[in-house]
Amino acid sequence: MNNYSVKKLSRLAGVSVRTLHLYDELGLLKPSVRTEARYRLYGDKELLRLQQILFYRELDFPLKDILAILEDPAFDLQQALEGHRKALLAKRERIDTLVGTIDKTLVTLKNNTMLQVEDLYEGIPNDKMEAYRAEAMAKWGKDTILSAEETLRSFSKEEMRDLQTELSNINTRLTVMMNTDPTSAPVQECIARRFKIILQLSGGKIEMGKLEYFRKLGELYVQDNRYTPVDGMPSLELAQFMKAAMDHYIETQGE
Amino acid sequence: MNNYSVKKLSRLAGVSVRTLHLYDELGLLKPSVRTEARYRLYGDKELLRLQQILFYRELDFPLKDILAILEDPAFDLQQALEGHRKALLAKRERIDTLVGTIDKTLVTLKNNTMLQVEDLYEGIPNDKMEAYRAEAMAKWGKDTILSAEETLRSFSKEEMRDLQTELSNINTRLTVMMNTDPTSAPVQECIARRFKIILQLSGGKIEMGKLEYFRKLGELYVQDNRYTPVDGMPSLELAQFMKAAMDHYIETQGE
DNA sequence: CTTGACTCTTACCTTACGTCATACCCTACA
DNA sequence: TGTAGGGTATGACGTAAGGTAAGAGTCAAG
Repeated sequence: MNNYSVKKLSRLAGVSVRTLHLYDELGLLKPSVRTEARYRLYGDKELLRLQQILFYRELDFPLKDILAILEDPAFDLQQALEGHRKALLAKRERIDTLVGTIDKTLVTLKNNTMLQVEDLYEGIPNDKMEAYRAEAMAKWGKDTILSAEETLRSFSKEEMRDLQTELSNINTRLTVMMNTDPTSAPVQECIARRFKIILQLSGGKIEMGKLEYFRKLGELYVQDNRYTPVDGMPSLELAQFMKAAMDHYIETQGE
Repeated sequence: MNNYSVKKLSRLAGVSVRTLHLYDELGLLKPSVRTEARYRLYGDKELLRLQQILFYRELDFPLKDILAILEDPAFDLQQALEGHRKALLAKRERIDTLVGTIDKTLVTLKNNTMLQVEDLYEGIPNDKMEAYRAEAMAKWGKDTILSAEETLRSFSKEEMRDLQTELSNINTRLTVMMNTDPTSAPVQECIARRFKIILQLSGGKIEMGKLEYFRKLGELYVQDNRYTPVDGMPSLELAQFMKAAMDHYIETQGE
């Protein structure tokens, strides 16, 4: 019969000393002997029991249940395992749902980054840049665009990044609320903030009437097939939602 | 602007009052107003923010992170989501492993129930019963079997159930250790207990030499294809493991 | 003015340990 | 024999996200 100190046993089994203290306190694994100085000493039998404990712990059983399993020889292990299995499957399903939500959010986030880029003329590959620029000038007038670009250049990199990030966050929240009522208060709140940021970025110099500019932006989202890429399915849905929300915002602002 | 009391807001959002108290304390959601009597009053803005909080909570974000997301407009949400996604996938993989282990354990548990039944002549459907009985008599002698059956009848239902349950638990643990060394102390401990129980159940009256009986049992496991059913793949593996463990037990007991 | 519903703060409980703090124990080496 | 270094024991606090409860104050209706 071997004698293991707490440290030795902890190394053997790959657990911390604290864990052994705790298991002792819980009555899950008592040392076979206590020395005069109250040192814990474990024998082979305890090592075996510890292995059992660790197996069930691996399966994410709570320590209370493990105690019941090990203490009560009449414990229905099979039923416990089946119940535990069901719980694990439910957890997995929940995780799948969460990942799905995140994926959707990420896809639209990336698409929205495109939208921002469109708004801001930033980060577009050079070869595409000129095409966007020309298109924008045709849509909103040459002077409008030149003045907006001037404003953009006046921002520091940090200001730029902060504003873009906040815009991105707002878009994410809008994405999240995509299936709710576009006229609801939370959505409109986001739309308002978005409007403010975009105006700030364009230096308040959009001449065609600010709300009109915003409306055009909404139409653009829905009409332009650049916003419904093949691998970003939710985008069209989002664009329509955004337009609806922006339209309602413009209406209520006009009053 | 509406005014919501804690209770109203909690009903609206589907959270507990305690949760609102906590969020206030954490600075996650402060009431817009405190009345003279220190009652919390929330407005529509707070309702909106609560919705945001609950969205991220749904995604299993810790409250600290949620606070960071909502407070810091420069927070990199996309990166946070991607990191979170990775963590969720890791969790899912772990769950898959756990379910796999449980499945294997359950399958062999059920097979082992068959083995026990073979040992104990209990619970076998009547039509099969006679065949098993005749086979067993041919293998171990008529007198052995008759005397074993006599012993079994002398147990009360409760004793019977307890012994079977303990046997089942031992088999489960052996299953769990299937991929380890069959001569290791933990395994041999289980084998010894198993041996004792089987002897107890047969009333100690197996005449052919108790260890010899045990050895035959081991061979039977490996040879008989009843123990390797189609839907219980690990069974053959287990049978071989059991035989190896039992062989080693018999050897070391002989010394 | 009382009753009942509501609210406040404070504080302890939960899991499975990690991380000190303080003090005691043991052994090897000078 | 003294001491340095490592092992050990106990106790207590902290973690995440609230649940539960105690004791006291508040509000509106009858």
